[in-house]
Amino acid sequence: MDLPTLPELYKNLFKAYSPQGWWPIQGVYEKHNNHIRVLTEKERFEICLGAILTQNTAWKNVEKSLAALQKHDLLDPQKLERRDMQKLALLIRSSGYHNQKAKKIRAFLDFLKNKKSISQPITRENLLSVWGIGPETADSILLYAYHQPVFVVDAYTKRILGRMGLVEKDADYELVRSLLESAFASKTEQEKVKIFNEFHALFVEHAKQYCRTKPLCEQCPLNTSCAKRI
DNA sequence: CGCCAGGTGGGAT
DNA sequence: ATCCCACATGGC
Repeated sequence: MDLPTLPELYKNLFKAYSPQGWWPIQGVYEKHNNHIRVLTEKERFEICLGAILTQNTAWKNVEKSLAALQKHDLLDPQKLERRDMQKLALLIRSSGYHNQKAKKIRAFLDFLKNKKSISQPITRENLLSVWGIGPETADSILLYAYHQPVFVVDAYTKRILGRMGLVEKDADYELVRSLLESAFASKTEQEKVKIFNEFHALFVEHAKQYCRTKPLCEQCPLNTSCAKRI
């Protein structure tokens, strides 16, 4: 059993699964002249909301909430701001933790408004200062909405790398992130954005198909390069 | 039915 | 620093 390097793992996953094309909102990541197009403000905002709503929640449930917000023409910070928290919570009910998440969205709206008035750029640091936005949500927003080269580490990433034997099972977020980012340090910023986007999506797909809570190691495409530390 | 889902903040130790 | 828990709906 030989453990792969992270670029090799990326290649192996890429071969095992077809390109995923995230963020999973219709049309966002379709190619334009072989590179991703600039997103509209509305698309960016929708991705930010999705990043908050999907915290510890299946994406399927988030889609319903986003559809409800779209239907009420609320995929816009100024319009959403005028809803009180109770009404907002009701609209996003399907995402679970809806009262908490309504509060988080409210905090994010305050952040956007405040940022505009002092025209601060979006950085990891100032995102992390928002109540309800932790490392994964911040990095999802930076990578998927703002195309900044940060790796989004999630429970699946840690599960897969932990089981394979590439990191300790209880490795913390920042360690795993720096490991993954260092592995592609020689790439250009734009290449990193593409790789980090796709790699994260492949981790999710692999975790759903084989590296589940109860893993299906027998049929797993990475079977021969895994320590199987379940 | 039970388990799990692309986490985070708060409080106790 | 590090554990433990509340937060909640929907799909399988």
